This record gives sequence, C-alpha cells and structure tokens, in this order.
Amino acid sequence: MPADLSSTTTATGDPKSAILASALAILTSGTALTVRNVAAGANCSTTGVYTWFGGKNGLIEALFIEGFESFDTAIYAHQDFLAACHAYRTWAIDHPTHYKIMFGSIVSDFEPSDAAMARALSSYAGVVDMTRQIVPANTSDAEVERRAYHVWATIHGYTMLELVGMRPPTDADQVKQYDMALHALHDEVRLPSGS
Amino acid sequence: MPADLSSTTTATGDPKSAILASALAILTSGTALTVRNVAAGANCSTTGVYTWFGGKNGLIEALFIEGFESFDTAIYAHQDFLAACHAYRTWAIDHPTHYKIMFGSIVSDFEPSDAAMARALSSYAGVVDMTRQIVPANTSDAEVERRAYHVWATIHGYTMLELVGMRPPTDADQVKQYDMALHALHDEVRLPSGS
DNA sequence: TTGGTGACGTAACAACGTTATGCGCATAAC
DNA sequence: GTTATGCGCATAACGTTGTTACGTCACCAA
Repeated sequence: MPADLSSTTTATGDPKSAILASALAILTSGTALTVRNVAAGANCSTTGVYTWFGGKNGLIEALFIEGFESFDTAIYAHQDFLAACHAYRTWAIDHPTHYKIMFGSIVSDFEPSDAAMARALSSYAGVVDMTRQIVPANTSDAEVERRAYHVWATIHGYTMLELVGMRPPTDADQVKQYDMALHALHDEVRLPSGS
Repeated sequence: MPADLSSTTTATGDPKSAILASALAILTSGTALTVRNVAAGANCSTTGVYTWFGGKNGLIEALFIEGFESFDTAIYAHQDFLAACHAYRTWAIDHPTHYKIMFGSIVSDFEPSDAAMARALSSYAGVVDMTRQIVPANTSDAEVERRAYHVWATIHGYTMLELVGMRPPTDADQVKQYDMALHALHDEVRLPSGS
C-alpha cells in the first residue's frame, strides 16, 4: 500500500520535510506553533522533531532559513525595483507569522545561529544587487551598500508597521501610501553621490 | 516597622505599581518575564498579577502603554528633529525587550487593545507635530501625516533591523549610518510638495 | 455583632518544551 | 543464519508556564 496517505501535507517519504511542511501549514493556518501540533500534523510523535531538528529552536531556525529562500524566489523573480519592493510587502502580508519569525523575534529564546544569519544576509545581497542597477554607474561599493541598507530598512519599516497594525487613524490606503514612498525611495537612491 | 523594605524595586505602597516596577526591572535585567518572576519581584503571589492586571496579557498591555509614555518623555524632550530621532534609536537600544513588546509582538497571544493602540498612536501624533515644524508652511495636513508616517517607518526600520542584529557584513558604524540616513530623511521631508 | 466584599496565599490544573526509557527494525559482522 | 550494533520511533514522564478554584483574613457598612 502507498505510504503517507494519512499525512495532511504533501509530504514525501522524508520525515524531515514532512515535519517542516507541517510547521509551514500550521504557520499559515494561524494555529499555535507547538511541538505537539507540528508532530501531529506530520503524523509522528514529538520525538521526531528532536531527532530531525534537535528541538523547537532547530525547527524555528529551519523555518527562518526556509523563509528567506521562499522570500528570494518571490522577490527576485522581478527585475523592476518597484515590483520587487511590492513583492516584498506582499510576501510579508501573506506570511505574517513567518515574517515575524525572520525579523521580529516573535518566538522567545530564539536567536538565529551564525549560519542562519548568513543565509539572511545572503538574501540581503539580492537587495544590494538590485540597488546597484539603479544607482549611478560610478557609485562606490560602500555607497551602494549604504543605499541598499537604506532601501531595506525603509521597506522593512513600512512592512513591519503595517504588520503589527500601527497606522495613523486616517484610513489611508496603505498600498497607495507604500507605493508613493517607493517612488520617492527610488528617486532618492538614483541620485548621484554627494547629496 | 516600615513596609516594602524587602522589595527589590522602589515600589510604593501601591501593589499595582509594585508589580509594574517588578516587571520593568525584569525587562531590563533580561530575566524571563514570567508571572511567577514578576510576582516574586513584587513580593506577592501570582494571584496579585491577576487581581491587579487580569493576567499576563493585562500586564503586557500595561508595559506596552508605559513604554510609549517613557518613550515620549525621552524623545519629545528634544526640539531638534535629528536629536529626537537619535533619542528614538537610543531608547530602543537601551530597552530592546520593551521596544519589541511595543512593536515586534515578541509575546505571543498578545494583541494590544484598542485603548493601548490609541495610546501608541497618540505617541505617533508627536511625530506628526515634529514633522509639521519641518515641512513647508503651506503643506496640507494629509501630506504632513504622510511624511510623518514615512519618518516613523524609516527610523523604525533602521532601529528594528539593528535590534535583531541584521546588518551587512561590512562592519560599518551603525550610528554613523543612521545619522547619514537621518540627514537624507530630513532633507527629503523638507522638500516642497509635488516632488 | 453580623454580614459581605475584596485581596491574598496555597494548591491544583492544563498545556508547553524537553528528556528518559524501551521497543522494533535495519544493516553489517562473523 | 545468527548475532550485535545503532538508529528512529512512541510512550510516558519531568519541570515550567499561564491560569484558576478554594479557603482565609482584613476591612467596612448596617
């Protein structure tokens, strides 16, 4: 008989990916991300999370890394600066808990390892590349990186504020406001060096 | 005999403020913010947290509101735009857990109530006032608020990225980079309307 | 005095992350 | 073919967390 028919996820025979898929399903469903829930979704016992991920922190770290990979494929499919920035926000809005795991430390006692942080900064390298295509040709690497960090901080600030529900009482359209900020950001980054 | 000598905090006779002070002390000490720890610091039992705050969520909400008040007094003591923005970052760096409670949803199952969110947006009103002093005189209220939100999102993005340790591998001075971004932000906000 | 209200500590409960223990099965050694 | 080693797994337990039921005591009004 075929195996894994009882699994709620599209898991392969690999139990590690089954657990990860269960965790992702729980993240999108909004249920509490507990070891017992993840194990139940993967049709295994809580011990499985420990044999394959070393505990909840290891699972969170796997979600952390998987998040940046999903992030990259969603964002860097766009060549256009504005389209990529909009894709950034859209991904975060569609995966709020996942985004908070990656940036907001929603899970206490979780500190990403050096390898996980390196993966996150590798995703940031994509922002640097995207910025390099916009800045004037003779811009130095340090200046490119400074502007890339500015881009990242700005869109992260907008995204995070919207994600936690912090917005002014006037019911302005957040997408429109975000788009206007992106245009200004775009013009700002395109300026030649030296103010 | 005098009371409250055994308390680790400078608590008054009010048990509610004693519990809040204990929670603040735990926040700054880096210890785990558990109901038992807070109660022990306030020299009472866990029940006290429930009689005075209705549970842990109520305590978190009190910390949320207290955070924005402490925030305001630290920031709006400065008249200068750049000085206030630097004070913003400094407060967040000095109170990382507190800042994450206010903005990062570090505590799961905590959603600020409408009153708490109103208090947070009242703090945002200070940003609007500060922005109004910079923009051209004939700027409309809607435009002022849009730029104020831009200021808030930008400095929040920089602050949050630094707080979670996300920074490019080049070991640039974060304060210097933040300061450069603030100057650019300042110039940007001062521009007349219509690009 | 009597009744009631409210704050408090003790102890318990459910749920959580984690771990000790033992079982089953695979693979390799002889 | 038999044995031994090791790995993955489930069951059950432990300590900690947030929360609550319960009994007690102080205080205040009638």
